[in-house]
Amino acid sequence: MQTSHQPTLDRTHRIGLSLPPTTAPAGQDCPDIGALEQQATTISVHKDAELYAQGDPARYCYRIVAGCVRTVKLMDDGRRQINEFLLPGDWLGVEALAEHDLAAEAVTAVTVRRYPRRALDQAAGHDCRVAHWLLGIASRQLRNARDRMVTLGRKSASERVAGFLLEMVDRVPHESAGHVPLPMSRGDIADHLGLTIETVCRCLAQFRRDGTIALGRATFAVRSQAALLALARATRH
Amino acid sequence: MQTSHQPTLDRTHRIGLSLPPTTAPAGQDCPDIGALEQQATTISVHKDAELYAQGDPARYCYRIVAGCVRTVKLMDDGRRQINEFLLPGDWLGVEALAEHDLAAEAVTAVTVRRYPRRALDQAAGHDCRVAHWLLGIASRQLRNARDRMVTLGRKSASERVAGFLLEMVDRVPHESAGHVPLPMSRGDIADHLGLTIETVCRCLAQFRRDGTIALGRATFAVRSQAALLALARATRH
DNA sequence: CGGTCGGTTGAGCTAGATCAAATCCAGTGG
DNA sequence: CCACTGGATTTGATCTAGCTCAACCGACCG
Repeated sequence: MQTSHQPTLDRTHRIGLSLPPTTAPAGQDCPDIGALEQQATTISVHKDAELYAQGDPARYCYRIVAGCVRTVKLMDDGRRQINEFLLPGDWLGVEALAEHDLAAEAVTAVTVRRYPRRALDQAAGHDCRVAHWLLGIASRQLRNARDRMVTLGRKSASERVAGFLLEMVDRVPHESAGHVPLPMSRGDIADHLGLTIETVCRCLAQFRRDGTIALGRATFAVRSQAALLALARATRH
Repeated sequence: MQTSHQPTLDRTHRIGLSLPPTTAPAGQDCPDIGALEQQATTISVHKDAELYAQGDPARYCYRIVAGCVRTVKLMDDGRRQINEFLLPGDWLGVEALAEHDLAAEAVTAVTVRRYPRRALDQAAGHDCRVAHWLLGIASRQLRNARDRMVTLGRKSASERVAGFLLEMVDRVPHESAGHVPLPMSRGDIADHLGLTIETVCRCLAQFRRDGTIALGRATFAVRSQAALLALARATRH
């Protein structure tokens, strides 16, 4: 991982949503967003730069405006687990305790809106709706984490990859012709799914040969939703 | 840190230990617990009985008083992932959305204190401290879940088992002579760690042969803390 | 005392890891 | 515009950690 760049502060105030529509299901807006916005800053981060490191004091939290962010845990010997990929509309670092227990890195060039956690805590302290909203974010993250634990603990490689593709279909706004962008590298996908790069490649290649998906370099398209759903066996109910 | 901690008998107020995060916020009770207690019921559950099922509407949440509870996700074909084991003092179901996304089952005979979630939601609605306390519980669960994802995605079988034993050492009050009870079956441990029963057995047997642990039928004792720590490689920082 | 149910141990088997070798672009410089 | 270069991706060949299948053991129980 390159430590090449510091996050570059960028004050350009983006007024309109010059963005693709946010399909991210991260939840409703913060009830008291108006007051918070005054203390927020818009920041641009280069590809592969770090928003924050494992163990950094959690002074800020972030909302992704554009681009893709990964949250990462490292073991001493370099083994890596990517907790999740965050997309426009998603919140990041809201649920942290005193320190961030994950690093956050830019998968692509990224624009985020940065909020002081102190302000958010204060808002939560006198407006229960804000506190409730925060709890909602944390609860959804927890639900996702639990689903991912089934994936990591009990699913086969092709189930993992198929499930991942379906998740991307739902989360990433499609390009024309049903093509879904896949901004992260094979290595990132592997470290997210608990596999190796080669296994991810082989699964994707297999799906392509079977006519289940079409595969571009950094995009894919679902050819047979049914086949993909069958590959990614769901948890009960 | 030695293995010869004095047995902590006050289970509901264990203070946070350095190693593994527990679900219960170490000593922090719900700020408004008094009012809630009036709406709570004490319930006994038989071994292997269900407190609630996957998909049940989340009408209640629980605090474990005695015994051990597992939270479980099932796949259609019967594969099982145990999310966590809950011990006295831990809260259960607090972070649920409308429905429980995990089943909860009694590992041993269990006594729980049951609270109506509606009452808790109301309390959270007019007392921000309660909302904040709930957020704390969810945040700690999230941190645990993330650590477990590294375990499931990237650790070897013996690392998983060694880490599990160390977690138990810190969470379960010791019996005399440093013996730690292991209330759950090998199958439960396997489904928690993403392994098979046989692999769990073999790892434990190996540790015993190496003199790292002593092994009873439903207990174990750490013989070499250092060896066990070395086996369970930690995540960085 | 026989039966059942966890747990343990042994003997292969295999999904996925590892090692190695193309191949494919994207970006660079001429 | 084109050749060149370096990293990412793909594919192939082999290896192995952990799974599966099967036998056995020992505690508990009616």
